[in-house]
Amino acid sequence: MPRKRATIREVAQATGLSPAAVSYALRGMQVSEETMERVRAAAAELGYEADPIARALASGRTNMIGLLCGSLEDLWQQSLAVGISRGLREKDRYALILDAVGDPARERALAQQLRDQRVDGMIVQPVDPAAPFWSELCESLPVVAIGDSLAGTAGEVVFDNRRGVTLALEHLHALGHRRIALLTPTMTSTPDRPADVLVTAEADRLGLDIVVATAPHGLAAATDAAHRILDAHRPSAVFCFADSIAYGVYAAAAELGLSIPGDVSVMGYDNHPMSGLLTPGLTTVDWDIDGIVRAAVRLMSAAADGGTRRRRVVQQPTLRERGSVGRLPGVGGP
Amino acid sequence: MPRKRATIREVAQATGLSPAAVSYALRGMQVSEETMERVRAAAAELGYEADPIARALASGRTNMIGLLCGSLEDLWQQSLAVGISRGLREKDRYALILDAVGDPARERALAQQLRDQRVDGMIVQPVDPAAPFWSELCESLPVVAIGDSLAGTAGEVVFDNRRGVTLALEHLHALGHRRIALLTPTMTSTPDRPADVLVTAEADRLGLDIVVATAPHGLAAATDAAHRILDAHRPSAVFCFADSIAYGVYAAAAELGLSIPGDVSVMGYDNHPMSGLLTPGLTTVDWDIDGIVRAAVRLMSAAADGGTRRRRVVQQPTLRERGSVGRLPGVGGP
DNA sequence: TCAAGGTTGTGAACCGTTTCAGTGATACGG
DNA sequence: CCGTATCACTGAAACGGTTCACAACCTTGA
Repeated sequence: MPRKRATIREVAQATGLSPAAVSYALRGMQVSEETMERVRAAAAELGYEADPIARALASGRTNMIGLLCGSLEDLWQQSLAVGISRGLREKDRYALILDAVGDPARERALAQQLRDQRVDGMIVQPVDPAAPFWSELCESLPVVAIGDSLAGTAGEVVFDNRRGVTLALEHLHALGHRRIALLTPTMTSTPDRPADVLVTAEADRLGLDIVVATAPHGLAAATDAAHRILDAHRPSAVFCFADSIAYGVYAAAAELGLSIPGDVSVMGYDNHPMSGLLTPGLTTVDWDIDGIVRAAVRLMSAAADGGTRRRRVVQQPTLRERGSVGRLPGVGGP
Repeated sequence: MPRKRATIREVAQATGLSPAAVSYALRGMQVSEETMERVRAAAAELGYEADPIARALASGRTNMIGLLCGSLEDLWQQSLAVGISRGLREKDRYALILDAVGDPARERALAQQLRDQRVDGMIVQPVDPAAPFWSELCESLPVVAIGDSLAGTAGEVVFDNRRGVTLALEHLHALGHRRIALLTPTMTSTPDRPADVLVTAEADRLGLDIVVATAPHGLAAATDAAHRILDAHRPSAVFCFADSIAYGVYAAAAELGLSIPGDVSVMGYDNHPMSGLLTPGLTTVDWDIDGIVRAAVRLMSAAADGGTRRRRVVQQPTLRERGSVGRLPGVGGP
């Protein structure tokens, strides 16, 4: 039977000190070297370990960071979450991982709940960056935003999506594609995602014909969506705004008997590790996931420790050419 | 500036009741219907929401469930973690997801830390099921084990690995494979994983020649390991004890210019959604991940709510044939 | 009419820390 | 030798709920 844990009072009793002194000693403040040693010894002896709950109540700090993901159906976001969780653990913090499943309403509710849980800070991939509650939230605790810019955040790891889109579209254009379908992740209620806007703008510049559709992240659902758009529009290329959606295009193409890149080219976005294993390999816009993880963890740690200087890290993409985008006949090649 | 939250005392004052009455009312105990309504109204009015930390300190319950994963490099385990986290959220609990990265020592430390965090229960995929600390742990809080049996757990979702291995090996055997490499996930310090034992036993029965090696879960690392074993032993088939390791075999085969299943067959284990997208599709032993998630969440909820009846759920696998296992020449076909 | 029993509600202790204001003691500068 | 800093430590008040023991009131049945 695991007996009751020792309390700070017992340690105080054992050392002949006050609980306050013990509390200070264990955190290395305001006490003599000798007392500290004595307290440490007694604590070890009694197997004392401060209760995180009581500590949280008294100090207002929990050592937890909320991680609010846009949609964990997305394998890339899964990797991100795992990486961040691991990074935080190395800094002796816990990640409370929550999934907004692409729904702004749920995002709002979960953010609320995380705040109620008294997390020391939040790392978010906003589903609806324009939502007004963010600015309030940022006032009550440090927030680090990933992907989208948020007013009042302590830190931001933003993607140069403009550049990413240009990279992708110019590549498609150079290989002769003109009729392109854009498949962006479904968001329950935010109509013009930056992706749509950026892509259509850039498409205009390049003289491309773009048809826009959305797809959920899950493989089965993405496959359905891809199936529909391939059927309806027969684009020469599909630009997926997440690799996990591109996977759905692969599946749909197989169902329809279309070859990639022979009948349809596929361009991804984010470069999940699995993308290199497909046949053909997925040509995609690569974002350095390790860099993002490191930046997010660093910014969050700094902010949670009080170093409130607002910082912004901009990630630059590169094009990772593999085999899924082909040259269209009728265009002079090398 | 977000003003301070309302406390239970303010609600008490507003309703003219004692804090105790309010506490009871909000949890629907021991008070008249009318009072309850009055309290609810006042709480809504003041925007009162009980502080989870204070509640945890007083009641000893945190609403958090620790989720201790074996290794989150494994995509399948990622899916599992995401699913469980979501399932718990639906029951108004939070999952604290931690990753033992296949290391028993770390597993022990993390389990300890989770207990210190006062989680209401733990769901674990034990890296080292034989470790003695499990039984102690099970005495101090409800534990649900996934995959391996653990002494004293409140619940278990175990896999009939014997059946899974038989399914895989008999399939390989039937198609003429005799010289088989087994690739199991690396565990830092537990030498004979059930997998090894089961597989060698079953292999003996079938008269198969098995060479055993381990591989880490990460794609790059798994690829290296696969590369080595393919190079050294030229098996006719590789049986990977996790799909994520099979992915490494695909990568290694590509590097070596070996075709699947022409030059080497690959058998997976767990059936991650991506496995169907590879070329050829990965033939694998399918475990119903949704069923596992549901069972784990159900058992944990029951245990955490006090229904301590020990329960054991056994999962049965099925063979998911795709294209990665081929018939060896010299064996009569259908 | 009275004892027994069932509802509602109350006061106060408690959960285990942190932190604030303050108390002696010691050191130091003048 | 005195006033003032500094140091090491203490007492008590938070922090914001839950829960236990008990009181007041209302029924009920004999």
